[in-house]
Amino acid sequence: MPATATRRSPLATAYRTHTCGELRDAHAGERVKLAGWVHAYRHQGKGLVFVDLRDRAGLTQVTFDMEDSPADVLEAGSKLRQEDAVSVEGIVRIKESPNPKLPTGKIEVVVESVEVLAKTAPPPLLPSDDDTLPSEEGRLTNRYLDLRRPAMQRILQVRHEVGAIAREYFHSIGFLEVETPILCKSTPEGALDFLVPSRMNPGQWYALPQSPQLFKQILMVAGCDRYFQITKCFRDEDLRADRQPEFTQIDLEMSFVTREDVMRAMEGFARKLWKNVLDVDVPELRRMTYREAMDTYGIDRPDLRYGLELVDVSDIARRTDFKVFTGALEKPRGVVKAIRVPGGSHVLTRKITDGYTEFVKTFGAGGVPVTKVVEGGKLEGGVAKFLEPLATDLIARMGAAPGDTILFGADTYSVVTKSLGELRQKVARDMKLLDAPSAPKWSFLWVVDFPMFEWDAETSRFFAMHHPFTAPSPEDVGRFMAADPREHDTVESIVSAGYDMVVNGSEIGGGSIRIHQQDVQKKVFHLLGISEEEAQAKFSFLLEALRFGAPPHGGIAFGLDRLVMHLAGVDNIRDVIAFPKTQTGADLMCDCPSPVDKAQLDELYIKSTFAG
RNA sequence: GGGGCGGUAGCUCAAUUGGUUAGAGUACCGGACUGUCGAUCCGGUGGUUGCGGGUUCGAGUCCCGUCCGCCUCGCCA
Repeated sequence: MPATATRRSPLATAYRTHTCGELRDAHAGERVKLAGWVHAYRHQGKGLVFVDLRDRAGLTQVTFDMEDSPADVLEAGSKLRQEDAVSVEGIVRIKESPNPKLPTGKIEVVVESVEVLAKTAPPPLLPSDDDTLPSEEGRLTNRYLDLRRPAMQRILQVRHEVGAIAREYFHSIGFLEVETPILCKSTPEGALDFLVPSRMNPGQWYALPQSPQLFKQILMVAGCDRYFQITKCFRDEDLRADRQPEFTQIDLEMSFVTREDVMRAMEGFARKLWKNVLDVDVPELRRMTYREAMDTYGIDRPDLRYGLELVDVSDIARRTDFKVFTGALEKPRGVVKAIRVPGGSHVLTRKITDGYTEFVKTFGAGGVPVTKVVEGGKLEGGVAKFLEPLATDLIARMGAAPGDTILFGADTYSVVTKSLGELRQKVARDMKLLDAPSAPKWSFLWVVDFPMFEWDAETSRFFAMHHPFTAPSPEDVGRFMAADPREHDTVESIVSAGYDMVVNGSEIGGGSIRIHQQDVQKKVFHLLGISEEEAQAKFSFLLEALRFGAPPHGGIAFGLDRLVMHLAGVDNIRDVIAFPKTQTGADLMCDCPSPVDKAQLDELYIKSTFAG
């Protein structure tokens, strides 16, 4: 082995001395071996062939030429095609004309020997072609080629780093990584379970965990003190761009803590993540109550990178003869709210605002009344004629200036909140508010003081907004213990000790302080209409555990997939998962789910009732 | 369960009002080229227009059904 001027690569193997991303001009003159895939090749005649060799780490140009490469090597080099796997050995040389686009662009490797490790079949997807990305279907079917793309390799790298940072950080502040079962008892969380039949217990079933919630609480009772795990969770619900049936949580729980302790630990984690991955400094997180978030942003996970706040104008609207407004205000919990879009009249054409009416219809609203603010404190266009006598008050309330557009929502509180909350985000995109150079890149906040219970009129009962083990906020414990389930408004006003971390309008983590006292837990079940028997049948093991000196405890779970989406700057959850499912829950590469032999079902005592 | 968009060469796309032999780029194959780096130039192979049915003299195009993918409402504490 010749002496080398530079440090041996940690990725060196029998097939390579370095990766394709690490050679620099300092390596000039060294004998090296590289292994990877042919990313691109350029023939310059019979005597000169350039090949860009790619591995996980990057690209390096390797050169076959008739003066420096043996004839048979040059011949072999000229036959290389995209995605062949090869290993080459040669001398690092400074390029005559450097390529500033590549970190390795100052050098090339002059090939003295080449080994074709594996010729490729015709690839259905070319990792070197980033401009014409194949369909989602093609990418998922040929995932091994899709993942070869440098963009995907980078995301895998980010995801790995998030996991590594999590382990390092939580270890450093005393967390124990503990594994919890994948074969579980079906628990009372809101989503549908994936079920697994038990061969040894005919007719009985395991469920895959929707989260390790109960186990981590039991670990606290068990004296674990601080538990942490990166773990898969399973929910059999319809998918979205940010939802998969199996997803990964960074899950943790802490003993002898208040809300503040958990939130401080988690902020530290977020800060470290953003610093280490993106070199972004995360400031101290502001807090917002659930009520404020819903009132002002129409959503429990507001994106604070732009304004467009919802403003209650019910009192002004009441003084109009506009039936849309007055009619809405006659409804129970009727309200009229407005969004001021600065400079909107230049961008939001009639066509666009007509589209808003269609848009809000999907959320149950009737439409979006619109007006524009013009010079002289006047309104023009849309519903202006109904508002003219009130223009001054409205403009003052909205802080509006000429050129602004005002969008209205008039209906019940929940419809206005939902529809304007969604519309606010759409308007921000249409106005390109996030593309402005002055726009903040990151918006972090905690949303706190969630209601513990929500009344569901259809089933005439309360639902736990978080889960039934969430403790009431310390300030509300008294009111909670005294609450009468028949007094809906009182029950709905009780605030929990829960907290959600929100980044750029996406919930990336949520948790709560849990109930550790039996009488409090019983009261929750009572309010939820869960009988003693039902509670015992569903989670007696947790209730049993809580009898034996349970410490005050609380925790949080971060959605790893969504974290990586933000850190990698992608808008689709499939891109941050190596082997994701389609919207119908299929894995196109494995071709599953798929039928199984009848014998396999017999062994499990299962008979399908599916007629198809 | 509902709404929307899409499926044409290995890949990405085009194809006028329903009308000639369904085209282009790229990949691949062959040729030219000694400094390229999105190489260039010349030539070539490559098609069950997702699938099934219908209307029509004639269907990639229109109609019905169906499958698949994506976005979304409901759903997902």
